[in-house]
Formats: sequence, C-alpha cells, structure tokens
Amino acid sequence: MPETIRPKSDFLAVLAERGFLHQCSDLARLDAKAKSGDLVGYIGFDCTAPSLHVGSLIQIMMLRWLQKTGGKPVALIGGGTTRVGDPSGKDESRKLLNEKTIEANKAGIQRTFARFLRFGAGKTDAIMPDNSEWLLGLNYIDFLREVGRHFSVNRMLTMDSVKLRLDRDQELSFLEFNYMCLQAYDFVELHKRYGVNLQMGGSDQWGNIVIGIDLGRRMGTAQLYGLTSPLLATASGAKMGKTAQGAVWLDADMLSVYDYWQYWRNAEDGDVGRFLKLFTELPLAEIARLEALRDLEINEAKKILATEATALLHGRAAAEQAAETARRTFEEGALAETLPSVDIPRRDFAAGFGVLAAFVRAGLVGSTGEARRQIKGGGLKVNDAPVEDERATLTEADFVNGFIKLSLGKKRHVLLRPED
RNA sequence: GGGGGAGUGUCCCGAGCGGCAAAGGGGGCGGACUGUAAAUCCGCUGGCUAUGCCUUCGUAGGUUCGAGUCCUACCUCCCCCA
Repeated sequence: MPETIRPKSDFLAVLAERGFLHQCSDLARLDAKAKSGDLVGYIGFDCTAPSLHVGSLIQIMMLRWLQKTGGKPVALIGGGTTRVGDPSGKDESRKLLNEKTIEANKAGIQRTFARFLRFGAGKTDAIMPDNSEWLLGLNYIDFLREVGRHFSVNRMLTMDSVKLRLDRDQELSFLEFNYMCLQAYDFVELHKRYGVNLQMGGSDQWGNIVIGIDLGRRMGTAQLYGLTSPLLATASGAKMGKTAQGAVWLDADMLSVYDYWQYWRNAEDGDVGRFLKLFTELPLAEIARLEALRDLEINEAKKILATEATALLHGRAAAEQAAETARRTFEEGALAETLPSVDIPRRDFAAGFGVLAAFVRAGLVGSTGEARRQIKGGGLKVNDAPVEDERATLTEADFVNGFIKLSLGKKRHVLLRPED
C-alpha cells in the first residue's frame, strides 16, 4: 500500500523508501500534515529495563527521521504503565518495580535517546514526557465517566489482539483489556499537552493506536494519525535483538561497543540491504550498490553496516575503533588490546587461576559445568590455543603483552587484565 | 454448584508400567564446512570443592527401601452440565 501513493512530504517519503511503513491510518492527509510542518509524533517506550535493546531501534529511527524532516519527536516513557506491570508476561509473577528502579531505568533510556534525538525547548526539539504524570493521579470513577464512556467494547472485541485470545480460549485479564484504554488515553493526553497528532509503533501496536485515534475523535480533539512499522525478523525468521548472550542492549554499560558492532557484522546476507536502509543513514544509491554485492564481497557491506549503525549509537570514533579491533582480531589474528576486558586482581594468578573459573569470570560461560562441556567440544581457547585440560591454571606466565585472551568459539573474545 | 481433564528439565513445546538427572522436538551454544553469512552434518544443552554430593516434574503432606509416576488436601487453568 505504501507503493501506491508517492508521498510528497520528506518524512513519509523517507519512511516509505527505507522500509519503515507498514500501515497508516490516512496516508494522504498525514502526508499533507507532514508537509505543512506541524507534525508532532510520539512512540511509547517501557522502562522495565535499564536500557532499550535493538528491538526498539526501528522506532527510535522513526523518531529521528521525524526530527530530521522537520517534525517534533516525542518519546513517551511508560512510567505509569510500568508501575502496573505488563500483564502479557503470562503467569510470570510480574515483579512490581519500585519507583527508584523506574527512575534509574528512565535515566538510562534517556541517555540512549540523547544519542539519536536533539532535546530542548525549540519547535522541533524532542521531549520525553512520562505517562505517570497523568496516569497516577487518575480517579477511577472520573476516568470511567469522562473517558471510559467513549470506548466501544464491541469495537475492542474485534481487535486482533483481543480476538486472538478469545478464539484460542486464552485468558484475557481485565487489566490487559484496559491496557489499550490507557494507551489510547495517553494519545489524547499527549495531544492536549504537547499537540501530539501522530502515534507510531510496531505493527503489533496497530489496534491500540487506532483506538487512540477513535478516542480522540470522540473526545473532540483535532484529527489524530497512526502509523506502524513492520515487525522485524531476520531473513531466516528469527526475532531480532536476541542473541546467545541475551538482548542486544543499546547502552554501552550493558553491551560493549565492540559486541554491538559484532551484532551487525554477523547479519545474514539477506538482511544487509534492509538493515542498511533502516539502521543507517547512508544514501539509498549507496545502499543499492552495497546490497548488490555477492558472496565474499558482501562482507564489505556488512562491515559498513556495522560501523554506520554503531556510529549512530556510540559515535563515529568508537565505531571505527570497534571496526579496527575486529580487523586486528579476525583478519590479522593479532591480539587487539581494545577487545572487551575483565579486570582480575593480580594476586589471583599467584597460585594459579583455574581455567574453568576464569571463563566463568569472563562471562563467556555461565557455569563451570558449561565450561567443562565447551572444553570437551573444543570451544574454549586461551591465547588462541585450545584448552585441553580442564584443571589447567593460568599464571603470570600466560600473560601476552599484559593480557590473557580467552575465547569462546571463533567469535567471542575477552581479555583478562591484571589489576593491582 | 455437579462431572471430566491438565500443570514435567525456570527459553518453549512435549513423552514418561514405582528405580529418573527424566524420551523426543524447537530454540540456543560449540565443532566440521565456509565468508565472522545461510544451508548441511556432528556434539552439547541442571549445579558443585565431582568416580561422589546437592537441587529439579504446580504447592504441602502421606504410603514405600525407593515417587514425576500411588494416596490426601490445596492452588491455577481448560472442557461439559446447571
């Protein structure tokens, strides 16, 4: 459907040609709105973790493009909804996060946004409100009378997210059912407070967004718009953002710049073009050239993807350093002292540091048992030599240029750094 | 309210005559092959101070030399009837 209309606004043109568009509530009028330059778009983010991960990157990029094409981006933090706890996590005893944790998480997430968006008080400067500002003070009866009467249960029952659960006889709690109401209310409230007129999100948010638009109409706001991005999966169908080591975090404290670079470097061939369009700002002509590369040559495109995507998040210098670290490690087989490292007190090596414990400490394996198994399978190396004996120990004699290099498989490396 | 069924390795799905660290998948990790890719093949996929010890099958008790397996109560979910 995006192909049928040629957007006239820069914003929608960019989204369409770079592959961000999935659904849109009223493409033509939204296009006109964007062209007139008073588009204020928001996307909601949870703050259940101290950092966002790659799964949110596509949304962040949409906000970034919005700002770059003359709109105002609003990154809504779900401080209020986080306090309730996302009920979709099955029977997983939803841990209620305390206020302090939520505040800390917010701070972490804000750091990431500051990389992609320009915050401030100007017309197109980004803002980051928190829905706890209006949700926590809600009075149930008042809410029902003023807002609740505008929700049509008939309509809500036809929403995919609801229908799916009902059809499969899966429980849908009242709390969950209300989740979309709160989100719809957020939209209207953001419109009143900040003039927000567009909500964006992943395709799974479509229903919630539409309900918000409806609510706005019934409550007499100006016309609101909705737009979703496609659900991202890798070419072989896996969900994005999860790797062996867990989520691909955007905060450098939770995932090193080097590992972030590696994540993109290891993209599948079939994903390179799409990822370049979504997660870098290279011109489309350049991307077309890169994605046409085949076989060995596509590795060059992957390196560019990794460096460009990393540069957006961590800065050009850090990205180039990660690229250089990878080059030394993989292409020269040399020891790059810029690999991720772990500090170990020097005295631990005096009596010999057990290899099993060393790999656990480096975070490459989760337990000594796993280390043992990996040794059996030939997966662990110390200074590039396979570990044969699980009882081996590391001593001062093993230091090469001041480090001991531990490897899991061919790709994951960590340096042990003695600490006095 | 009555009747019937189900909850299994804390990633998921799922088998399990009283001897079980528990079949089989998926996913993940490692190895081989490659290009730090995909596909394919092989191995691994509770913890530890490790020829042994500890902890796991919804929860709590009980029977037994021994319980995921039998009994009792409870919790949660599903189906049928009212």
